[in-house]
Amino acid sequence: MSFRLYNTLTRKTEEFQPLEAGRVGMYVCGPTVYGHAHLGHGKSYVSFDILLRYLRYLGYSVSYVQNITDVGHLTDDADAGEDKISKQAQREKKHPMAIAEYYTRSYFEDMDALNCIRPDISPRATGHIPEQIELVQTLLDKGYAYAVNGSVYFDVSKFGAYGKLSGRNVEEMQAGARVDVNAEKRHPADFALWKKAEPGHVMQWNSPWGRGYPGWHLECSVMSMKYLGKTIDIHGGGIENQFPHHECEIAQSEAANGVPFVRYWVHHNMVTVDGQKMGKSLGNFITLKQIFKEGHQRLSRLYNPLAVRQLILQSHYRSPIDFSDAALTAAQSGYDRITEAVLAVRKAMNTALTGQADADVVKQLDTMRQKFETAMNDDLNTAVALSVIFEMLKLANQVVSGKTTQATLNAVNDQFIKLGGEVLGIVKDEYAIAGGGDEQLLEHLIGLMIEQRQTARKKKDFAASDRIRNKLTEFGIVLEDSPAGTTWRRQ
RNA sequence: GGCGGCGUAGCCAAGCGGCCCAAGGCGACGGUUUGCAAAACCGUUAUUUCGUGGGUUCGAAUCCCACCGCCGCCUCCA
Repeated sequence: MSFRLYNTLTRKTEEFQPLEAGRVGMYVCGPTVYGHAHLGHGKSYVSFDILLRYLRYLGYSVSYVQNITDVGHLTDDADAGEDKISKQAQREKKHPMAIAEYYTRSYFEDMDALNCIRPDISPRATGHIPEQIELVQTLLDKGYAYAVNGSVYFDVSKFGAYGKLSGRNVEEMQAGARVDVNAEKRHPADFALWKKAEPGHVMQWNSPWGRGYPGWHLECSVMSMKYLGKTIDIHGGGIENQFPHHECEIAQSEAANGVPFVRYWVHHNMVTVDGQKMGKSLGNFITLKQIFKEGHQRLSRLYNPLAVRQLILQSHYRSPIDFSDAALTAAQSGYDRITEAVLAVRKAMNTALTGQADADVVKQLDTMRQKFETAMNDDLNTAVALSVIFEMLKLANQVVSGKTTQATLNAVNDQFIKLGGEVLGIVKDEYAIAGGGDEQLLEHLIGLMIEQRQTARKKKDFAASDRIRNKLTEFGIVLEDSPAGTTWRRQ
C-alpha cells in the first residue's frame, strides 16, 4: 500500500506522488519570531516533522524549507499600528533584529527539545526583500496588481481561481467582512503586496514605489519558489492560515508563474488549553519552555518534551487537541513506560545469551511493523502507529523477563529505533546521563545506600531497610528490588 | 451572517458501510511476583454500545435528514 495524504485543495486523501520521482520539496510556514514558542507551535511543527520523517523513512529525498518571519506584519488593511516584532522591540528596548534573533534561537532550542529535525533551509523574510520586490514588479507587469500612493495591491478580480483552496468566493466575503474598508483598494478582497511605510516604522526598505515593507503573504511565495521551484510538492501550515494567507499565496504565485503553486496542501488543526482556544491575544497560552522547565499555573509539574511530543502524536494532526494537565500527565506516564522498556532491552543485552534471534519474536515484530506502516500510510495515523509502539513495549518486556538471546534483543531494539525513533521521534538512540561527573558520584552514593539496605534486609531489619528506601524516595530516587538485585532510577 | 469540524468507556483517543458484541494510552480494580513495596506480566473495566430521534441498507459508530451540545475559521495568530 502506498502513502496517502489528505490534500486540502481537493478535500480528499490522495495517493502521494511527487513531481519528480524520489524527491520531495516541502515548505512549511514557520513562526513569526516575537515571542517564545507555545503549545500551538509544538503541535504544528511536530506534525510536519512526522510528515518529513515518514517521507524519509519511505526513502524520499526531501528538501525541507521552513521560513522564519522576522518582519512582523500588520493586517493587510491597517493604515496605522505597529508590527508585532517592533512592538516587542519597544517593550524590551531592543532593536527589532535583536528580537528576531533572540526568539529565533529560542524557537530552535524548543524544537530541538521536541526532537524536530531542523529544516534544510530556514530562510528569513528580511533576507529576501529584493526577491519580494521582484515578484511584486512581475505582478504589476502582468497586470495582476496596481500601485496606489506608495503601496501595491493584488487585484483579486484578475485571478479567477481566487478562493479555490478555502472554498470561498469573493462576493460572499464582502458581506460579513470584519476588516475596515481601505479606500486605496479597488475591491475589499484585494490584498497588500507592498505597504508604504508610515513615519516611524522601523522595518522598511527602498522599493520602486518608495520606502515600505512587504505584504505578509509575499515571503512564503518568494522563498518557496526560490528554494524549491515554481511548483512544490507539499506546502504545510496551520488550518487558520488556509484563508487568507495560503489563498493569497496561491494567487500571487500562480499569477506570476502561470503554473500550479502547490500539489499537496497540508493543514494541521489547532490547539486548545482546558477546552478553550489558545491565542496570543487571549493571554491563556502556555509556552513550551514553561512546560519543560519553568512551570505554569495550570500545570501541576514539569513535563518531558518528548512526553509532549507523544501527546501530540496520540491524536491525528487534522484533529484539534486539547492540552490539559491531566492529558500531559497521562502522556508522560505512557512515555516513561516506553522509555523504561527500551532501556531494559538495552540493559539486558549485556547478559543475554548468544545464538539466533527468536523466530517467533521476529515474526511478531514484522507483523507490528506492517501495522505501523499501514497506519502511517493512511494520512499519517500516528495514534495507531503509537499503539504499535505500545505493543512492542509489551513484547519487549516479555522478552526481557525470560531467557533470550542478544540477537533477539537486537531485533527488538532495532525496531524501536526505526519506528519509535526514526519515524515517531520518541525513542532516542542514547539516553544520556545528565550531569556528567556529578552523576557518577550519585551512582556511587546510591550504590552505597543500596548496599547498606541489603545488609539490613539480610538481617531482616526491615525498619532500617524501609527507612533508607523511603528517604531516597523523598529525594526522588526510586529503588526497585528484583531477583537479580536492586536498581534505582529517578522518579 | 458565511465556511468548516467535532460529540466513541471515569479521562484521552483510533476506527468512517460487514474483519467492531469498537484499537491503543491514562486511571481504577483483581491476580502473579515481593519481607512490604515499586516495576513488570496476566486479567477485568462501553447492560449489541458509539450525543438524541428518524431514515437508507441484507447489514451503520461509519451514509442521509432533523434536533441538541461543543469548537474552530472568516482580523495577526501555529
